[in-house]
Amino acid sequence: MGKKCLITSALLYVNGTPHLGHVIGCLLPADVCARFKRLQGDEVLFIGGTDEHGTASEFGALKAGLPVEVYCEQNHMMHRKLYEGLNLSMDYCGRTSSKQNQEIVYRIFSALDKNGYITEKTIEQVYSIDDQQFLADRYIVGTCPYCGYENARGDQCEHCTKVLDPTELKNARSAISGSSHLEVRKTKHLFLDLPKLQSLIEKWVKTREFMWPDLSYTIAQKWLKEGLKERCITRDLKWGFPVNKPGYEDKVFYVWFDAPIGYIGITKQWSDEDPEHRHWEDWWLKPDDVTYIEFMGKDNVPFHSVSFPGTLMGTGEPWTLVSQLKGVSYLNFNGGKFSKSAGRGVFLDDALKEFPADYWRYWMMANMPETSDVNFKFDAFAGQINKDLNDVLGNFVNRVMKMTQSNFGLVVPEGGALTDEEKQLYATLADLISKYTQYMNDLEWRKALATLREIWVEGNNYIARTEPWKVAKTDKQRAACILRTGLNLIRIEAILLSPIMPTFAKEILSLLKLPEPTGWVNAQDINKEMSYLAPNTELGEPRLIFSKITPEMVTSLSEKYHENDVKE
RNA sequence: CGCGGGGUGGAGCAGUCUGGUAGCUCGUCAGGCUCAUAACCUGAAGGUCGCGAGGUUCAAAUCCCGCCCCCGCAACCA
Repeated sequence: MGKKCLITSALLYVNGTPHLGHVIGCLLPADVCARFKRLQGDEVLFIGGTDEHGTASEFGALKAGLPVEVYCEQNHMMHRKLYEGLNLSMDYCGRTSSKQNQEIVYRIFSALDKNGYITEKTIEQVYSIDDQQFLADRYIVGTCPYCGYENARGDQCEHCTKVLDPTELKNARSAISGSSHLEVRKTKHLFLDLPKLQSLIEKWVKTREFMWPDLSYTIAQKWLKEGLKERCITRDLKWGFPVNKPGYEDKVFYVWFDAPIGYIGITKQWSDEDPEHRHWEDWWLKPDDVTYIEFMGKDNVPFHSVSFPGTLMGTGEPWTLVSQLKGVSYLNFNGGKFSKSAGRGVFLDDALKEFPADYWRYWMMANMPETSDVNFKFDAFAGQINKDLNDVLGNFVNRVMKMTQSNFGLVVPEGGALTDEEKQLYATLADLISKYTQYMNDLEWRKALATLREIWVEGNNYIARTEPWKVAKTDKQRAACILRTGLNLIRIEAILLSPIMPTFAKEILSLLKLPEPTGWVNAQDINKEMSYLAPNTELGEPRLIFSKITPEMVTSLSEKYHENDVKE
């Protein structure tokens, strides 16, 4: 086994179906990275799961008429099923509400408290007498004092986008019961003393300057520059871990505190299932042995680059801190945000019904919002699937297979010596493969996928130059060499493709009667890689593995998902 | 004057840090080929790089200044 590589995908909030935006930002790139690192020979642990505590869950459960534990359990299973559908190779899909996470949260909190990074403050919060609970700002609704919108939320008016204080609302009422029987009460809470940790965090962030993409580093810098503020880590709620400090037994930890710790808690869930062979401490408390890569949307970057590392550093224990932090921008739908309630956008459950998971995986990796927000459109999606996968890659595989079959039968052709044509191809391939590998390592996906496509084009180019369909009529030996070269290139292409489209990669390999890949392609050893398939090796029956998306399908999908509705 | 990101041929992007003939994919047009999913290969047209007849420089998409437009964020909605 190679070096240890810990990979986490941001934990999605458990209520609600994930949409393509959630997938593109964290789940998918984390999976591609995990698959790639495994093929490179690293010992990978890919952790994901659902974030479950907080008012939103309580509220969701109430609406569903279920106890919150049951509601979360059901939704967690729904997430899990969708992740499987998307072919995510998570080593463990856990939950922030697990008892393991509770243990770790207590451990970290106690250490922070002992080290003097926890402070007490009294704050004012709105209490709903009928609901018998404090209300989070966004669960107080009323009339916006600025624009008169009647369903403005306590934190912000969705209509005029003005940021509000809940006490400003007219006709304020509880979003849970609708009761307007509210009052402001004083309540004591615990805060994480981030200002005290600031210099420690700053020093550490500086060490990440060249490891993080610009977007992540700039966002972290921005927060540090503005100066960190103390952050409340407790709430007056029931759904959460009770605070393990005398005087706070009736309060729970705030989601943002226990959510990132969830990565550790979930690793312990994984570890507890096979304690003899799995040791969570090896991943989280031996930082020198582990490279840790995180994936998330840009809104999550401040937590992962500043507050979570600060939390861990404040314990004084040697927790593993993030090495590479990939934050990406958003995927929009017709220029607007995905929104379940507005029925706008493609959600993962529907997406998987419309097309194979690998189509989505390919499109999203090739169009990763790395520099700015990206728009999803069905015609662009179809265009790329048709051109890249069908015409360029699929066609290359098919024409080589068919020509081999008709000229030599279903075996790797024997005979013919390499010419300058092959040597030139090898050199180009070695160059492109090492570029591709580098981009994958650097998490530069758009460039990686563009390079991958160049490799496919190079295959077609080689076939066009060498014209095996002509040569076969006059020089069987030469044709054998060309097609054998083509077949070996198919194998390489399938392996290079496998982190991105595992299912189709497997199918392509099955055409060559090869099993799933177990290792990466070594660009330095291109001669060996290109002669992997020995002459006379049996081949499978040629068949088309990709199919096109017709213009009619595009039209109907566009209508079905309201792609052209006027954006709000 | 809140903060951040973006504005490059019809569309989507790279190039900007480290100034030096503007590059890629799609689309369009022409040609080649006919093994292959009307697929593949080659070539061409098309931009002077948001604006300022602004500054620096022998030279600016790239550095500096001013302005405009789009997107996102503003500490519980990737």
